[in-house]
Amino acid sequence: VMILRSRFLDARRKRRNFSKQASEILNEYFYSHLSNPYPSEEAKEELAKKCNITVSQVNNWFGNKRIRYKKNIVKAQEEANMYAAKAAATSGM
Amino acid sequence: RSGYQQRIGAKEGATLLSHSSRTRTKDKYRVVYSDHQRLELEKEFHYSRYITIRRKAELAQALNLSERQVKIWFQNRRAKERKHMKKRDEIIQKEKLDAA
DNA sequence: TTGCGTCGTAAATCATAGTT
DNA sequence: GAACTATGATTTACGACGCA
Repeated sequence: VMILRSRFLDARRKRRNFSKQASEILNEYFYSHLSNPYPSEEAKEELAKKCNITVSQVNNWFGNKRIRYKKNIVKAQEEANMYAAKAAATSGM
Repeated sequence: RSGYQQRIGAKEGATLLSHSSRTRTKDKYRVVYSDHQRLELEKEFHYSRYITIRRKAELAQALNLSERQVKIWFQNRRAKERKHMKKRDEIIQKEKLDAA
């Protein structure tokens, strides 16, 4: 019944990437607040307005950005550690 | 109620990286519910947005979920509804472009 | 004190757009 | 155009705090 209703209405997931300009604004905010990349409700509303997207989309963007930024750092660090250990072992021989 | 005190003042990187100690006693960070579980929960929600103690126990039993999971599912479902409402009238207010 | 409510979020996952 | 990657949205599960 409503079984395919989710699959069909979930087509809200039709998305378009944000404009290059909007991404620029969001990234500028994110990287200039790296120590605490959690915009206040007011800041979110302002960003939404400037980017011409909804506040929910701003929330989604920051949520995704924070976790992906963190994942990249962790991944790069693990890779660095792996090669550092490998180099240490090699020079030790 | 904006921003968590615990994060304020954290050093760069530390903010994002420190929260790794999140408890999560579950084996998996989160499980994906089956279509059947979702459908039944959705049916119950359609009947009433707030589940009773009794129905919660019955549903949890029937769907093989804990009562906590059912409770949280309803909380999340209501949050989703509020989010959609907010988004809807945010878009309506955006039709203020009549000025332009 | 218990217990469920909301709010804001992390992390995983999903679905599709963009790239190679 | 199939495979792969990037990205926006949705789904579980909490921590923090509120209120009865």
